[in-house]
Amino acid sequence: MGRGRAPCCAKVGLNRGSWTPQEDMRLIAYIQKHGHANWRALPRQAGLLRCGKSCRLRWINYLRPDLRRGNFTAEEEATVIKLHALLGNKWSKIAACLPGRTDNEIKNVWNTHLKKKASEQKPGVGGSKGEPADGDPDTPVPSLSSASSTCAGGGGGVEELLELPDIDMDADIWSIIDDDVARLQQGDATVPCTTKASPEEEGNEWWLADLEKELGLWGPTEESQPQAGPHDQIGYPGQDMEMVMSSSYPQSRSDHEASNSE
DNA sequence: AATCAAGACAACCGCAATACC
DNA sequence: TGGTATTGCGGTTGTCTTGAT
Repeated sequence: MGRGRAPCCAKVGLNRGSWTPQEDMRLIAYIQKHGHANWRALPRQAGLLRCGKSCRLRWINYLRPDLRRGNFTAEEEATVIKLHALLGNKWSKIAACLPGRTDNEIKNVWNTHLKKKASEQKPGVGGSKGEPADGDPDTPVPSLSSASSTCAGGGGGVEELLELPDIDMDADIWSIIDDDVARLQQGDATVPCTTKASPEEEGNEWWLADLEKELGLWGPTEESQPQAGPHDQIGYPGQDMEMVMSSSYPQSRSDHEASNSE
């Protein structure tokens, strides 16, 4: 158990820090088309200068189309507080009970304001680090009495959320990726996401070029993009994609929150 | 108008668990 | 059966935004 941890992010030559719209675009397009059977091989096959771990995190937490963005509703907050009292810092289990919310998001929300709110409501309970207040009579969890099994058990829960919904991507993107895969299969008989990645990395050059040209983001690498920050507005080909991307790149925090408030 | 502090969010790190060979 | 590769999870940190002074 737990042996042979992959070097992953320690690799040199990989991008780190915030994701650019181009990177997001590439990741979304690739996953929508080919899935994510192998996170480790995915970035190479998608032409991303990221480690698989980073790609997975980005997809799970921000790019998944079925994510809910915006402020937590009062009901969601109450659920988080209740579940945290029951489960402690089991963010993934709590997230399994909140469709469209991620463990990272819940964790952030908890650490920023729900912890305070919970401690205000129950001075003796909230705020304890990972200490579930199980058995606390003041913490009834009526519909979640067996949260871990009710919400995530039976093969449901998060797994259902991870199913890829249909997102209308611009056909050009698919053609680019299809073409890419075809070339890969011809070249080294490597099928993306289903086999071990081939060591040939130079094949990404034209892939990157094609996609970036197609997206109007032409540049040899992301480094050549002059600080294409998260707030840059880029024309995304599909409306649904635009929705996904805009949700990932709010123009400002207040705009983001205002646009999602209910 | 400029500066500072606090809050909020996104991303990274490292460990653990599981799957595969 | 043991070792390795990969994925998942939780904690932590870095950066940006906003509000106060």
